[in-house]
Amino acid sequence: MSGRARINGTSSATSASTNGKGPILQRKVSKLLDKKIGQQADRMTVDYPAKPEDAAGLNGVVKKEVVVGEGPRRAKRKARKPAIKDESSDDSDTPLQTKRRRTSNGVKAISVVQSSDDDVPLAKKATQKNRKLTTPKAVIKDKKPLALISKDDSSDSDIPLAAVKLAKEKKNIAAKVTRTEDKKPAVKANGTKRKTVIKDESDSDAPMKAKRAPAGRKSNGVKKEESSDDDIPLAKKAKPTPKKTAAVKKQTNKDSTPDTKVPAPKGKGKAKKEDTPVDAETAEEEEEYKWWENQAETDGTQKWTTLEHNGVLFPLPYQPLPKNVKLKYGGVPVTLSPAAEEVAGFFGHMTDTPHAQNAVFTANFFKDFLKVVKESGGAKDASGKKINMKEFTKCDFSDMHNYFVAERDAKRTMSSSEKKALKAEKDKAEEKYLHCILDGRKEKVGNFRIEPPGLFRGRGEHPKTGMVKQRVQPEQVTINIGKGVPVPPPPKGHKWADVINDNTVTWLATWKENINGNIKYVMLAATSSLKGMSDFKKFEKARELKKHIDRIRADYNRELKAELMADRQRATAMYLIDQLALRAGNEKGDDEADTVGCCSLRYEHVTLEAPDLVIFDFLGKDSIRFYQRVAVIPQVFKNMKIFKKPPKTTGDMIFDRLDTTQLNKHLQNYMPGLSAKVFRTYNASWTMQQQLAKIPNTGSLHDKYAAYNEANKIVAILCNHQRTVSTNHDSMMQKVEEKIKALRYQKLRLKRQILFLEPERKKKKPDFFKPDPEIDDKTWILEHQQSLVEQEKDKIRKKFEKENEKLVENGEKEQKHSELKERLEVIDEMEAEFKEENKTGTVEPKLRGATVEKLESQIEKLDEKILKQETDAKVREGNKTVALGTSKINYIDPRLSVMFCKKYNVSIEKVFPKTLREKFKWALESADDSWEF
DNA sequence: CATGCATACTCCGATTCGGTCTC
DNA sequence: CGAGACCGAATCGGAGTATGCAT
Repeated sequence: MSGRARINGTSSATSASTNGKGPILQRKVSKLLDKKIGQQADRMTVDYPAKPEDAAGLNGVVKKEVVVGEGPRRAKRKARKPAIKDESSDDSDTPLQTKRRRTSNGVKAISVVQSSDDDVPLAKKATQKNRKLTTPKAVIKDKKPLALISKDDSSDSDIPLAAVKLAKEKKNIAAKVTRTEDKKPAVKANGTKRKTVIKDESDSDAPMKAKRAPAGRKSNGVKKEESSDDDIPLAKKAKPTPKKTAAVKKQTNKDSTPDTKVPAPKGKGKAKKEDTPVDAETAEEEEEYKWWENQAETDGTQKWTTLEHNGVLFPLPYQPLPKNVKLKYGGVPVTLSPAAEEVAGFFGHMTDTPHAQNAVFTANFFKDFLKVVKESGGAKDASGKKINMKEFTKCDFSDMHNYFVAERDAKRTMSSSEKKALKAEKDKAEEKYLHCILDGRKEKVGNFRIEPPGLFRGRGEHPKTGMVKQRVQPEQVTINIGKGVPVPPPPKGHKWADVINDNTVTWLATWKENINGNIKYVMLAATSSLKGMSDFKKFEKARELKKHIDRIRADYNRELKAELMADRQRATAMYLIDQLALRAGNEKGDDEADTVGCCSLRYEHVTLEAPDLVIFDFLGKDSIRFYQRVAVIPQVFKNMKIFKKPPKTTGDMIFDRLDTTQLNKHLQNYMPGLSAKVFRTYNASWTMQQQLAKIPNTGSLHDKYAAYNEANKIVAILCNHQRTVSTNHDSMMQKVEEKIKALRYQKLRLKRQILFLEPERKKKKPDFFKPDPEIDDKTWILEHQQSLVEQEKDKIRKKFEKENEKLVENGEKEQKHSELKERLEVIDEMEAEFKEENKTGTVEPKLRGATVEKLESQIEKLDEKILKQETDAKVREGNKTVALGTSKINYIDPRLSVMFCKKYNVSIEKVFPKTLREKFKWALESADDSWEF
């Protein structure tokens, strides 16, 4: 261990992983990205909750400045090639020869504490593998992956607490890190794969050299490398226990050969009956197939045996507009072919949406529109003269738009019987497509409707947004169906592109869409057994990961110091994926929106703030902004610094030696089927479990439900699931605020009534009669009183008018205006009362039988109301940008929710709406009140 | 105070685009 | 290595429900 004491200590890193440090999500700031085109840099201030256990004392709310949408992202996006060039320079392929000692940074003190284990020379380590693997595990008490959950987490491995940070802030670590790399001769040990060796300025250089011994492995290519990665054969070790463990627990009756692949029952349920346990048979003839009670081990390639369905439903053909409704060009009504008119109509529908203000959208639309116009005979004016449309800005869609709006309104105001008739008609047309018959069972089909034509609404800055999505013809549609069953007839006069019988896929029909060339499918609904089974498998896979997670974390924490750049990047990426729940981040093309995930992060997406803060700011899936300012372990910080080192600059990949394929391949070694996204499922469900465990089993149903939602919210934040705040959110919040104030004023008046009855009370209970600080504002009270007065007036007037209407209707005479005046005199009284009230601070109770007791009970009721309104408002404000649904549907193992409901005696309906109950039927029946993820 | 009714708001499900990952 | 097959995602419109108001 001589001289080998690590400065930043592996032990902290290791412990961080093994005792399950979780995503540091409480630091998360979820804020919607400003999606406007031509992003300007808007500055805004964001509140986010500080880590509760944060020892630095960042309690309450921390203000962060967030910059929205800055800089040209695409501008400097480079090919990944430059990496090669880098290699000759600094860090790449450079073995670490010399060991740099860090002498003067603040971290040193910590380093002393490093455990011996980690300081064992690498060469030796290999031989100690077993120990290495087992020891830390034994020490682990708390496997929780999430930092926020456990207090102790923060204490040990979360060394970088804010206080510490500040203390270290100005130290020269940073400078050191960047300056300390030396150029070393490149090593190209292998022909197949280029490796970059990282020099780690700080510490472990010497051991690295030793470790290079296994370099031989490199020459053997990928496979070898992976297996030797850990001298233990991971893949093998990974599953000392065969499949049995996971899903099958419940199956008592599956005595038929467990390992042989039992394909779906042949024929229609006959085969099924034979190997279906008795209890699975139900009396109903339409017996429900409980696949989760009858788990057949299939290899998964064959998805069905028989399949019957009725094909797809095409949208109605275009209905031309009335002759008087036209697009105008330069003020002149334009006559178009139906095809062109339809496209114009697409836009006409959207003139009041933000799309119409999007330059890319309009440009793409107009280009495609002109093409259609040209191909369909051009545009003419009323006299038949050609109109040559050239400028989008001269187009006036308002006639069309108004027409559509009117149409919609007409539909809305239709009588309910008409609506019903219309719906019945629609249902009838759709009926036969709703279900298919799969392996003899009726299953719901999902999206049997062919997508109608329209304008492509790409999300974010999609280069193709606004392009015309063409009408799909039967000739483009391929049908997939079982052999020997009737093929659904194509629409009259048409043919299918093809009819196939492929039982290795789950789709019933497919076509190619014209915008991106993507393939679209008609598949079964989420409630179907096919989807249900794969959903179930997904969660079982995530649970399987539980068994490997400690080892995986230990490994990547160790490999954060790997000498090979690729390994180190991979480890760092795994850290991010595990801790921050990032997506894998596949490469994307230039004809898509510029969004990234972990592997595709670029220089400009990450900012470092010594000593340990990493700021992520990028657009993820759906161009949803991911912004997080997060403290990472020292080694990760160091690595990020290295990965950002010059000559890398804006546009360059952070992980230039890593891609998702490599990453997933590596993960496969740990566990079959493991890929990056499993971590999201795992961490989400795990977090949920931890959160639910904290909920006390007391209190009202409402409280429990609220607590459940809070847990759900934490998961949603972890996964960065956002939603746009509704346009009227602010006004709604204001309304609620006013409402609460009004209630408070009511309360005040009740108290004043008490004082009227028993003035001496004020001395007895001064606290009770202290002014309510929330409405301790004379002008507000006056305004409020005024508005109450106005309301009253309005009511009286309205009532008066209504009465008159009725009188007129009945042929009688209207009441005189003087009558109204008379009635309005009450208002004068009211105003006088207010005045009196403001003067004396008491209110004469209106009701005869008013007693102090009655008033007090009314006050209590008001208090409840106020509290409810306030908590509701708080929740709404807190959830305005957080979408809970996505995690509930896709990431949180439904059995957790079922467990929660059973254990806490909450009805499942409260937690799962109908469709989810159906989708998760398997979970409803297989989890009890003590089920664990 | 219960009831009926119109309106506001919420929430749900459908939709369709955007990812991941495998072969 | 790109096509293919799925899973995951936010959004949108409408159904359903709460709310407010008059009776």
